[in-house]
Amino acid sequence: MSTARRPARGRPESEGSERRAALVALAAELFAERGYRATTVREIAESAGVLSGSLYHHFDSKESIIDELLSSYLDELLAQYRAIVSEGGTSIEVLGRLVQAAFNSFDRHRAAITVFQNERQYLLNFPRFSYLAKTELAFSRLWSKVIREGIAGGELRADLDAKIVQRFMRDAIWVSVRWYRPAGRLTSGQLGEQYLSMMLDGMRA
Amino acid sequence: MSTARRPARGRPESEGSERRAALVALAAELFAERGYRATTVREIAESAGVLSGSLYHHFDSKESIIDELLSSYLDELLAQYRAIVSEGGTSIEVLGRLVQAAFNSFDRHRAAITVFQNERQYLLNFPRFSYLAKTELAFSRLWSKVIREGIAGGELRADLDAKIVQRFMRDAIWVSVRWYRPAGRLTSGQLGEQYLSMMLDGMRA
DNA sequence: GGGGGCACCAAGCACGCGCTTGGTTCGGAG
DNA sequence: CTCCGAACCAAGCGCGTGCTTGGTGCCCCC
Repeated sequence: MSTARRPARGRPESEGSERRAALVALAAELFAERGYRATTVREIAESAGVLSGSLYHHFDSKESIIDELLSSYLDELLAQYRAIVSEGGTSIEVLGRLVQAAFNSFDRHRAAITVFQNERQYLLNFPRFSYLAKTELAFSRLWSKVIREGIAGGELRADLDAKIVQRFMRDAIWVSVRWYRPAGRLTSGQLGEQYLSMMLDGMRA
Repeated sequence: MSTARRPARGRPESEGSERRAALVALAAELFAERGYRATTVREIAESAGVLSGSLYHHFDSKESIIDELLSSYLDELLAQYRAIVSEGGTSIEVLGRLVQAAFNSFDRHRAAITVFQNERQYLLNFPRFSYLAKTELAFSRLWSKVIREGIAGGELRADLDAKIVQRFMRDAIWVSVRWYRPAGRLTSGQLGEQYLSMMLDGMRA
């Protein structure tokens, strides 16, 4: 009894299967909403209409799910950043494009960004996730280089500390994913413009 | 055997006892480091040199510990904010004092702030912690009022959205607690100055 | 110098967790 | 028609968790 089945049984494809990607996306929403630790594999399975044991047909472990979520997102973003820098332009132009790229990623990757923000520190305890620190370092170096060039070239205020500026921008941008809603009053692009304007020109009249 | 005892057994005092406050502080460090969910009551007890059951002489539950940590901090900060607003001055002056008050709290309350940032969303699932949302609303209204007055009075740019500005400032300030270290290159006051300068006057030369 | 009560110990219970195991269903290739 | 393998089920194991219970050592006050 109760032999209700999923609509379609997919063809092979293995490894990078569609079903696998769909499961990662479902898990991402739950991780973002309740936190990684607070989300059980039973909940992930339930949201996919399956029993918990069935998840282990697709993934070794719960860790593998968040690993795939974070690493694929970070790889994509790093590639975008590198492309932007290699396009060239003034430091302020490059900085502007970096900011916009970050905000644009809000629409497609809101869950992944949220999970990264919230679970970063916890995951760094495990050797498996040490690559997170490496990727962060790459991000940080890329932004810092642009900022230092902007200061050296006279485009940015000379009395600013490049390291503080980089952290200031990084934090201000990424944390806004906590309250940004795609269906809200502002698109991610408009939000990026407002932020860029405040950061470059300040709030004073 | 093994009847090693703590140095001193305190006098009564109940409720707001010193021992209780010390335990909250120890737990706060662990919560900040590893996360609330990932910290076990056995770990809290161990860092205090007692067994886990002994904690229940001081607290009803693990929830009570984080509750006391957060509510006492938030109450104190809200009182400070209200005092600052009632002192008066131009909008920019008030805003500056608010920013500095926030950064000053980094030294004494780093753990509490970190825990609040990280566990806020999870805790809001429980009715017991609904007061967190109320306190946040009070903070948000207080800051927004100052910002709106600054815009209306011509001190701040007229083309800015007060709500976005308020979130921008809130996020940029609070998230910096993640990397701020009291023993670092900058005091919390110096950090506050840098941030205030960037937010008011921007980064452009 | 006896008693009250604070702070703690020692042991363990019930439960929910991540994960495992052996078996079942069913589309598609030969 | 057969058989393979992807996708899933049903059941449950072992472990770590928050918390409980009954009892003990020791300081302080009278």
